[in-house]
Amino acid sequence: MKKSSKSFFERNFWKQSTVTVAQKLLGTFLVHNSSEGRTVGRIVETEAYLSDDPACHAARGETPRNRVMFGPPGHAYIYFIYGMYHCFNVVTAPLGKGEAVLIRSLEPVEGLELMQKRRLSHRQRQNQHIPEKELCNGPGKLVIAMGMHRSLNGIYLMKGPLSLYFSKETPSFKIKTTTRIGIREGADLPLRFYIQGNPSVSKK
DNA sequence: AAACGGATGGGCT
DNA sequence: GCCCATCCGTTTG
Repeated sequence: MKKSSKSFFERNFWKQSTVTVAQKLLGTFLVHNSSEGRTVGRIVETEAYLSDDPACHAARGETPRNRVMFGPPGHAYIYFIYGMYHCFNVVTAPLGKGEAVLIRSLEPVEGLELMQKRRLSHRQRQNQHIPEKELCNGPGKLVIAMGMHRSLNGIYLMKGPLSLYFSKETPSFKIKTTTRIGIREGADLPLRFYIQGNPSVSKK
């Protein structure tokens, strides 16, 4: 049996606080290799969900749905919302705490035609063109464009079909901080982060 | 340009 | 039965 060891970087990245991870995920690349093809997006907008935060799914304890939030960090938490969409999160906290980072938008990098095809097939008017900056500028949209589905819930994101790739260079962008979008409770907390000036961000 | 409401179904009290 | 970490087409000013 082969010994699997995580890199120094990998081991330490996931030890950081959820807010720090939410900020440091900005600029990293999300890659999905599916049977349809390969799509790549650069993360440009995130939100942190904390264990003592009323908006967090894990705030009221473990249930079948939020189970993977209580597992080890670096895994995918994908859940079904509004009867039609899914949201993709990265589990962050140390084992048992129940925290995650919602990925809210990506800048399309590779496989734009496939993204276009997938997005259009989920719409009524299909003979239109979706502008590049609107392909992945929302949590539901990016899940469709990247071809993710619930079967990826719980997978580890550092190897396998859905993976994160960190840039070696120090980021040159500015991070903007705001309140989170689409929630009722905890609406005043400054836990949304995005790359300032990036056209793929969902909302200013 | 902004505001509004319908679609649509699982999760939880 | 109500709530939702959304999106889109339509209506309104």
